[in-house]
Amino acid sequence: MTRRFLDRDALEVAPELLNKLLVRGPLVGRIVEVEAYHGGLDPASHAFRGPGTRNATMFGPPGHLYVYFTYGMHFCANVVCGPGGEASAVLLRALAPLAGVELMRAARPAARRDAELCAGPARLCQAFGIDRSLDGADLVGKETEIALLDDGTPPPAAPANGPRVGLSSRAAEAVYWQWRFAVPGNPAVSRPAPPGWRTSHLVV
DNA sequence: ACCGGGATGTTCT
DNA sequence: GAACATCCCGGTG
Repeated sequence: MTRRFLDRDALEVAPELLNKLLVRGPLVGRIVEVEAYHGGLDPASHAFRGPGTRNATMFGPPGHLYVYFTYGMHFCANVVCGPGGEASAVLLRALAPLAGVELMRAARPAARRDAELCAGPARLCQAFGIDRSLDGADLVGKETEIALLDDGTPPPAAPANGPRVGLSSRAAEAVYWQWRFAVPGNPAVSRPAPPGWRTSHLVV
């Protein structure tokens, strides 16, 4: 996975990140659900009100991991996209576990099925041990602690898409922007399709 | 199955 | 003080 691939607006990158791999040591997951967050024009984005201490990574170069802490106990992870300085990013919402499943089970005893191990933005961080210390980590360099890889599996030709999850009314109309993308029918997607969720019958 | 509440700390108003 | 890109558990049907 190259920095150039990520150096585009998150809305463009997001559906193409589907079916790519997140790798950390023995842990491997296939990305099956993401959300795009714009830099300046998206009231739901952490970048909307400009750079600060929490979101500094978003304003850095593309290809790094933006990790934030929320609800007093959870971490969520984003892939910083481009163009550089605009602070767009893609939230990783769900992965299908591919390797290191035993370790993930140990990290997430609450998961009842393997498909639940990484089915949610905070759950996948638990499974992969992602915390504040990985904020800013390079995903595309050599010998990185955590990496984004392409195993040749193409993204779905017709990704499912619908509104983003968990946005308050403060985000107003952004609540309705259809910026969540998923691999259609994958059991590891974080939640069932809400009304307004579009799934093409042209499933790959 | 679906729903409601509590946990818990950082950031912003 | 309130909000928060969430999750888990225990209630009820």
